[in-house]
Amino acid sequence: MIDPRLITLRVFARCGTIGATAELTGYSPSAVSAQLRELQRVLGMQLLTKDGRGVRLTATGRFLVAGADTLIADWESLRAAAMEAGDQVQSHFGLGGFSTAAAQLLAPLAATLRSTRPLLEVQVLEADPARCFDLLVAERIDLAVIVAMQSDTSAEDDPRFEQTVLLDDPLDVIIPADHPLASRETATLEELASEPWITETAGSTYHSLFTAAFTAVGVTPRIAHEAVEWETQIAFVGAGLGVGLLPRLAPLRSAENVVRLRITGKGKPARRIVAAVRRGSIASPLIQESLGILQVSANRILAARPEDDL
Amino acid sequence: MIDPRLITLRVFARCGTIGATAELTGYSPSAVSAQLRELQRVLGMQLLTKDGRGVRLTATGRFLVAGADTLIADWESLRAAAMEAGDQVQSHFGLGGFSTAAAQLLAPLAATLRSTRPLLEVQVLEADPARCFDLLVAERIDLAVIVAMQSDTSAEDDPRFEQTVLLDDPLDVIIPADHPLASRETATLEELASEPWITETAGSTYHSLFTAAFTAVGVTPRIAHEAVEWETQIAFVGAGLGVGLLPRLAPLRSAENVVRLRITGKGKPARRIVAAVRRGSIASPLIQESLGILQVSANRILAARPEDDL
DNA sequence: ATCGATCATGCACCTATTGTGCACGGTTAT
DNA sequence: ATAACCGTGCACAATAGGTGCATGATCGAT
Repeated sequence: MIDPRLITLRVFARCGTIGATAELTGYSPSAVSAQLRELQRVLGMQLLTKDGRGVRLTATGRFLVAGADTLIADWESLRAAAMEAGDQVQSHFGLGGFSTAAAQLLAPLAATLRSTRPLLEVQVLEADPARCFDLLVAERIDLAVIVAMQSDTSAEDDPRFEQTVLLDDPLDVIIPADHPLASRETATLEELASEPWITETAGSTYHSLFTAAFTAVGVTPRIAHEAVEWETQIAFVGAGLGVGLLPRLAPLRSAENVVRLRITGKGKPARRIVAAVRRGSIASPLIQESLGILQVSANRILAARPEDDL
Repeated sequence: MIDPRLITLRVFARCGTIGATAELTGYSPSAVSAQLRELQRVLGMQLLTKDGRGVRLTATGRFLVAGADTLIADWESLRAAAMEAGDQVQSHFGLGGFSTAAAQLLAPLAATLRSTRPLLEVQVLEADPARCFDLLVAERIDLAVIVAMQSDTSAEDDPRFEQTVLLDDPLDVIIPADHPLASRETATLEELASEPWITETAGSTYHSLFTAAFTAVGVTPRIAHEAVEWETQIAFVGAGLGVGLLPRLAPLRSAENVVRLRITGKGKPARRIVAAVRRGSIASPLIQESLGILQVSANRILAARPEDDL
């Protein structure tokens, strides 16, 4: 309902370049360029300035984008309230999430929605958390399941989003099957402090989780290897190169010569899995129903855990 | 920036029929119909229901329209603030007003704007007050100069508009040149109570002003004739058919065998001339400048009056 | 009861907005 | 210097969105 060109401007404000905006919105770069030019024409404002080989928002542009946050939230809110008031159905619903969330939470959600609302066209997009926020802003998706950095509260009160916690997913340690501790069921981080660690590549979402876990207990682990995919990480561990952290929700095929131990002790690292929606849209019946379904899935996962591990 | 189809829906909410909406917005009836159908499809809501040979808003529709008021006001406000912050220029500016206002207030305004902002395309539309509000809602005009019913406060705090008083235009009495009081300069309503009166046709904006003036002093005049145009009314008076009320701003050609007397005494009827804009837009520099110019014109008019008459 | 008036809507057609793909010019990093 | 990158302009294509007229449905008046 808000002019799509304003949405485009908003996306541009997030990623800074026309090309990235195009990629994110699904337009071509020329289209984005033309849209922004047209937007400036109809508003009679100069929103962009040349800046080196790129373009940059003017003060007016930044002002407009800042104000657009509340405007869009108001619209979402109105739309949600109207949907609720009128018991209406919407036709398209976009979901986003990272791999394990997509598998364990979004898939059942999509399946349930597909059966309860047959004429709703559900679309799931796998994307990492940061990109999920971008996709929400770009209105490509309506709900995202992401992992929140427990340490990083910057995104928590972003005026553009509303977030609800689904569950805390504890991190397990995975060690080679021939490791001395392999017969145990639990271990503490201190016990493992001297092991060579295999982490996600620095800068990734999970790397900061890793460091946060160890700073919490006051030890500094030795990082031996870095992997990008969990599969790779697991393979490294299986090959005896070291140990690693793996979220409980991440599947571990038994054939992989690796065992998984729960972590006990005072430093119990976990990743917080939250659902995020555009601010204002949370009252929408479809969102509400989806959050309910997600919560059910989350509770089922929690119920299946050992008691000492919640 | 708000989807034009939502604007159209809003206009429809005001006038109730597709045809009237079309006339007001400048679209064809089919276009309005198609727009509203498309709007319902995109939102996944049913907004209209068949009602006899026409259509009517559903509860959802009314809800949406009600919420749209604040949404649109927010946008206007944001736009205005951005314009102000960035010292930007807009390209089009629509003005509306009724005949005497158009002549005495809007014409100088348009002329001034045309010289101070050469590349601003100013458009003036003559329309009666009620229609001016419709045109504001339909976004055909951005500023209207209208007469407010002093009695009728319903429109004053409409969430869709913001109004500022420009001046009070006193009503004079016009009498035939051969009338006993014709040599006087002033008269009271009581003195004229027994005269045959010539008014605007019942239901018009000015008719209610007429009745309000006399109920204020507690007499009930005899209405002898009704006219639609002031010219007609003046002609009637000139022909000796009775007396009438004429706003000070309405011109009176001397050749017309009619004299104009100021009204004194406790019941001094006047029409209040106000400028109205869409809520939120009042901070816009262009609106601000326009209001300033209008106020100057209004003050000049006030300054030219006898002192006892302000 | 009939007829005409009024209203909304569907259809054929047309326009113009808005998208894509590609080439180009300017700017920065190697 | 050269290569990589970024944004923009242009020719062209798709499509959203417009008009005008015919149609069907409903209501009021004769």
